[in-house]
Amino acid sequence: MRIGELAALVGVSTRTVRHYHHLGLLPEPERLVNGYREYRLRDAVGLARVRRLAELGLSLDEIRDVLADDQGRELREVLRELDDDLARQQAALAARRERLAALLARPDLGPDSTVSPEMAAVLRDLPADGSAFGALDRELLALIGTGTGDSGVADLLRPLTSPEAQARGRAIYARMDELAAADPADPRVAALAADLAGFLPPPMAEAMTGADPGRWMDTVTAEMSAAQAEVFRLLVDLLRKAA
Amino acid sequence: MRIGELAALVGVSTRTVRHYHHLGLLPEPERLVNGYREYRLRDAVGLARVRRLAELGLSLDEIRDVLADDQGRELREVLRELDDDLARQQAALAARRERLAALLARPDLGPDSTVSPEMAAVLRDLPADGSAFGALDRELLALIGTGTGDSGVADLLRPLTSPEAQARGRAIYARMDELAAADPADPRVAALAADLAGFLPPPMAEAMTGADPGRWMDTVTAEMSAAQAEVFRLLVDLLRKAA
DNA sequence: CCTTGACCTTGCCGTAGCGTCAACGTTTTT
DNA sequence: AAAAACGTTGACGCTACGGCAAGGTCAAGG
Repeated sequence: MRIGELAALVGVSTRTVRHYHHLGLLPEPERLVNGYREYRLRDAVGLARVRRLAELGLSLDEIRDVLADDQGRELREVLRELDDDLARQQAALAARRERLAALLARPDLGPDSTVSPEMAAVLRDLPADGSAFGALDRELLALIGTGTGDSGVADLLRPLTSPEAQARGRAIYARMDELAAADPADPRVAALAADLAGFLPPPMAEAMTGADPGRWMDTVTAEMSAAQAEVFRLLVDLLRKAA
Repeated sequence: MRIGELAALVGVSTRTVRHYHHLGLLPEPERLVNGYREYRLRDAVGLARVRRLAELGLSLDEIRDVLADDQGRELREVLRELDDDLARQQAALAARRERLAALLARPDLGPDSTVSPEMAAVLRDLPADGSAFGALDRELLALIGTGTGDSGVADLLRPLTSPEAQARGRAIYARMDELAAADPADPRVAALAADLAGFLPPPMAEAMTGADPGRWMDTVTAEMSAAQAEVFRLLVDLLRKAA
């Protein structure tokens, strides 16, 4: 047999056969005078063996090991490991399909769909209409959520979704917007920081003072005006003193 | 933010961030005077978005398309296709695990385990003990099986697993072995061919004469002695005339 | 002042399992 | 005799990055 016949017999491509030679899965047969490989039946048997194992999902490296081992001990081990691996893959697949189904079940599939459904529900009830600062805040919260797994952050935010809290929040966003072009020394800055400190739910205050302070503050305040950033700094000071 | 902070914030490697830049999934931010990339919050949001989609299982190319599309229509399509794909993968995984379980359930896990359980059961009941020709025959049958899906071949062979057929088969193998060093013109050759023609189940005879004649005959007889090959040639002639 | 260490930059190789040329020689068919 | 269909080796391409090389930049410490 020449390589094409062998390949057709077992149902693979000639490239595959040569690949297996290259990896040492199949011994190189004799060559004819013209350099062609000349296969015997045992090569076909060997090739079919390799294919069986490959179709079970063993990697070609594993197959080489198994064939070298030459008797069933190692094969049994490898197959069991493989089965474990497949079980893990099944679980992962199922989880992914669940998340997908949750996504597809939602009528809104905009860019915001990139946060979890739970987070999206909470964000929807935050008052962000028309406020530049509100938009920034939402970005920020969504971001923190994706970094930490969402549900923790969503829990922190839920108290802010009540109608009364929404009204107060709207007012605070408006006052933040007013400070966009203000001086950091403006008296409204300190006033707003104080009101904000009274408005935030205690668990949220803890979260803000709990984490390492400097790093995220800098990142966040870099997006705001000087006065708005000052509000944040004062706010954290206040919360820290209260604790 | 510099690239390390961004990466840590979203939970990926800096290499990943640069990779996304390279693929156009994430816009390149401004550079500082020293050439460092300087990220803003929106970059983190964008990166988190990409990660969400990637973790759902979209390829990076698909993610780029979805982001370019910029509103949910395409996303919904893509997600549905993805779900179909995942469903197929689940089915494939389940099938593989089934085959694996069948393999692991067998106490014998030698090289022969590379044929299907059905085929193995039939082969086990073929009389191959000690006969060189019997060994060749088994190789051959197993090989044909893997090429065609096993069950068809197994059905053809099943009539040969009865105790009486086993006895007759053993005798035929023995006579084949005797011909290993004989002359192709030996009178035992024609006699064996005739007996063999009477022994084979009709469906099997059909299968042997049905397929294209020249190719597999050459391959097979190349493994035998001249006299044994002659038996095969005569056998096929007889079967063809009988049909 | 110099070093050390932690960052950053670009660029290229490696991964698994082949598919797909390329560039060329051989065999078989028309 | 030409064309089609084989064979040979060699090399690049695909995914989604990891890892390394060979440097530039920056803050802190001896």
